[in-house]
Amino acid sequence: MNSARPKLSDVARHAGVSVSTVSRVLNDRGYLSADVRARVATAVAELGYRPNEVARSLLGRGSRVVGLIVPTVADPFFGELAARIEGVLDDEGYKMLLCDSHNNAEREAGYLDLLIGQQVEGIITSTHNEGLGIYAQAGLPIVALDRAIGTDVPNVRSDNAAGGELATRALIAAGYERIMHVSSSARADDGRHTGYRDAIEGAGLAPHVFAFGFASSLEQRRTAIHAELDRVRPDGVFASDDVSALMVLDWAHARGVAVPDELGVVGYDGAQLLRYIAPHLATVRQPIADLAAAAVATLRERIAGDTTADAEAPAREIVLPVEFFPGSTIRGRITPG
Amino acid sequence: MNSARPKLSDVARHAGVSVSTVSRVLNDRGYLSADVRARVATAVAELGYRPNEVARSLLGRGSRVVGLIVPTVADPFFGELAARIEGVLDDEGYKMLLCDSHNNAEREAGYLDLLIGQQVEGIITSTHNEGLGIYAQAGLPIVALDRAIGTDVPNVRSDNAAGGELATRALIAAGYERIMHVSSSARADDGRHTGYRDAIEGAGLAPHVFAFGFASSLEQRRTAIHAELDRVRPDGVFASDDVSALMVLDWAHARGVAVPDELGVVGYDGAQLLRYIAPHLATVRQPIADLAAAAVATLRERIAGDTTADAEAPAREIVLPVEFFPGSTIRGRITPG
DNA sequence: CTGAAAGCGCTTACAG
DNA sequence: CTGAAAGCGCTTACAG
Repeated sequence: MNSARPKLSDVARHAGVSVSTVSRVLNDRGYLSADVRARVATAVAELGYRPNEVARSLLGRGSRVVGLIVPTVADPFFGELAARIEGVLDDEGYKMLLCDSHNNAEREAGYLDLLIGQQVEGIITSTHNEGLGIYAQAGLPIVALDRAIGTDVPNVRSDNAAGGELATRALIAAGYERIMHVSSSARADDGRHTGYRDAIEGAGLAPHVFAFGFASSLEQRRTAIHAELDRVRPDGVFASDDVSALMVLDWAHARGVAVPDELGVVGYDGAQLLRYIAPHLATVRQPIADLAAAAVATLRERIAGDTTADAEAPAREIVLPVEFFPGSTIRGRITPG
Repeated sequence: MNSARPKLSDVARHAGVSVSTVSRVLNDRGYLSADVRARVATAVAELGYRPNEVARSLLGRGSRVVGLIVPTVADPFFGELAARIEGVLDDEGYKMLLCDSHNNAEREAGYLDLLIGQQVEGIITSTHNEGLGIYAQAGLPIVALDRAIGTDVPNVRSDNAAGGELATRALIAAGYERIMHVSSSARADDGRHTGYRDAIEGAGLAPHVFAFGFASSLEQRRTAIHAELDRVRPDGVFASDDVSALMVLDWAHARGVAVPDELGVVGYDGAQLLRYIAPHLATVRQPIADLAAAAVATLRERIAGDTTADAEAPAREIVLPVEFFPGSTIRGRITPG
């Protein structure tokens, strides 16, 4: 029940040495007599002393904190991504400040400010609010994850174009013909979108893209998707994420549309959790662990390179391969490729 | 491309005033001439200055950071919980340092150390590693979430006992008789467990609890649950979380067991995401937003009370009511209660 | 209304 | 091998 947390000077007094000596013992710097080492160790233990990392980081050793901005952690993909990134960072002695932007550009800008104020050493952002030039002026190592946010920011993502094509081709090969793309992104240059379009047009079919928009709540999203399905009545759907794909399945169930006979569905993401919760869903699996590792590695490069001229190097793009998982929401035994 | 981040003294020089004055302008303290105010504002803008919050917090104003420890953020319940807590904290001007213990006691102890070193003002922990006396000695405001971790730590949770009873009673009322409880917790005093047992014994049925253990991976968990189901062949299952409940449904599907005719299944948690992803699942819904709000409110009380004698007050327990959602994984149209 | 000085908890040369 | 002093970026009394 010691009211105030003990500080370095308390330990010094307790051990009968100077603060410099305690600091040196704690950091194992220079030559220390075994006696002093022991006395300090005892004092630290008796007082329950823990160094103030905040004060330490003021001395220029770096805060060892990294910020992560995601659109929402309560999504299987981003949840797993956040967990993985946190794991990799922890292995390397970094902490992670998690920011959930709720897909709100204003919140996101606020978080950026906050992270800078907190002296994070770098930021990994997986936001989808486009055109956030704010990142460019942050003067901080940044890595974009999942989607590109600008030409001067290194980008780590899965091969969205290949994934979109893989998913759409699988639907085509299974004989579906009125294949719709349900997407969170309205951008025509979105990789999953272009992959879909290429495959559809390559097969001489007519593309139909429905973008529900990122900012919507789950409820709004379901309502929008169901309404569009009622209107369009496709026989195949490629959704840009698994949650949306499952909403499509829910629609089919509610309308009595048989899956996969009357409707084929393919999602995207392939988070671990869904493999257990919805093992039947055909999907394009992103290599989430690899994405996390690559994002952290890229960020650390940037952090290390910050002092060198290399910081001006052109933004890198790291594109990781995806894998198609057939599931049972499309007909037949498709081996794409 | 200014290499170093500008500091207070840079702003002062640029504006032609002292650092004290800049600080006063930034914090809006004392009387400032309009002229000085303007000059400082200009300098701040031109230099792109952002205060170093870390240095600020060294001055005893509090770090305004709170730590959250969860067993895994890649679970719908904890993901949503983390997102909600982050939202509430953000509204109150707090940041959140997220720690994913991966259900590992060692990692958890490491995180506790880390959070203390980072000068967090308090910790919300939703870990399930029992007997972590380490929290008692942290000398920091702590709030336990979801499950109790000790008598001297305030605890916020849903009414697990009532929830367990509600779920089990619903299964009994629907006519199931060999009802098993699948649980992550091996503790006999676990609320969901006791609720189950009370209901089962009240109906003159035989209880059977299968605890798969918290630390297991999703894969191990599914394997364990499936094996136990193969062995026991129950006609009803109350699972202590929705993910496990969905694994039970997956087993039924794989074995050709008809749900809800031959097997009734009820889960627990009721995260938003699952309402959309698995809308058919009968479950006990926790008030996740309320849990988050209560946890933050309790923590803030503790933080505020730290300077008063009130810090010694007995640990509070806040138990929030749950709600049964019937779904279609149990027979009939049950209205429990 | 504004500035000089001390100090937050620590580390790092620099002397001894 | 150990200690005294300066300093990290900021704020806060205290003078003027």
